[in-house]
Amino acid sequence: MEELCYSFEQEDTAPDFLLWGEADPSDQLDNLLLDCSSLTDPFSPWPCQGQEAGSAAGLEQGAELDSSAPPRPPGHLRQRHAANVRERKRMININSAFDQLRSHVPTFPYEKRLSKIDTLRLAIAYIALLGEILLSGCDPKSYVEQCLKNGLQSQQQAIWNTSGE
DNA sequence: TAGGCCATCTGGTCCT
DNA sequence: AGGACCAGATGGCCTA
Repeated sequence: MEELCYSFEQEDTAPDFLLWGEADPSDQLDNLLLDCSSLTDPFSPWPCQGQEAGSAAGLEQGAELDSSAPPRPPGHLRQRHAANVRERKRMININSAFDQLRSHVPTFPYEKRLSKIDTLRLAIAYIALLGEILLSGCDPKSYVEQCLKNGLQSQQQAIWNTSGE
């Protein structure tokens, strides 16, 4: 029987992607806003007007040139890019929340970084366990030890086991 | 190499 | 009108 280890240490504090380097989230958001105002920057993810592009933005540009495509109102591209920036900013916020949640969910030491779906499922199971501990009125440590001694409930075990290991 | 996970772009919908 | 939210599509990276 494996020993359940509650590790409250954040084992992976790295951001989901390293596009923004070591900058803190607020700097990342600022960079995003800067990107929005620098669409012609050569290092911008988006190609400038008339630039060769393999990106989706470039594809869209091609679509604008496509006679069969419905005509876009003026400024559509600018609005689309602004919306992309907002969407990325929104996703960064979501990922930041996921990281916070990960740091509160106990994992096995050997467990690799939790995926988003595993984080959510594990958080649900963890909250349920905390609720059971509260209802039992037992000492949390002894309650967990009791669970380990008796073996986790079959359904719970399936929920807690996220890595398949 | 297939499958899982993720970031990104995009268009649609709803809300303010 | 513009922003927030959402889901689909796509492509990259990683692992078994």
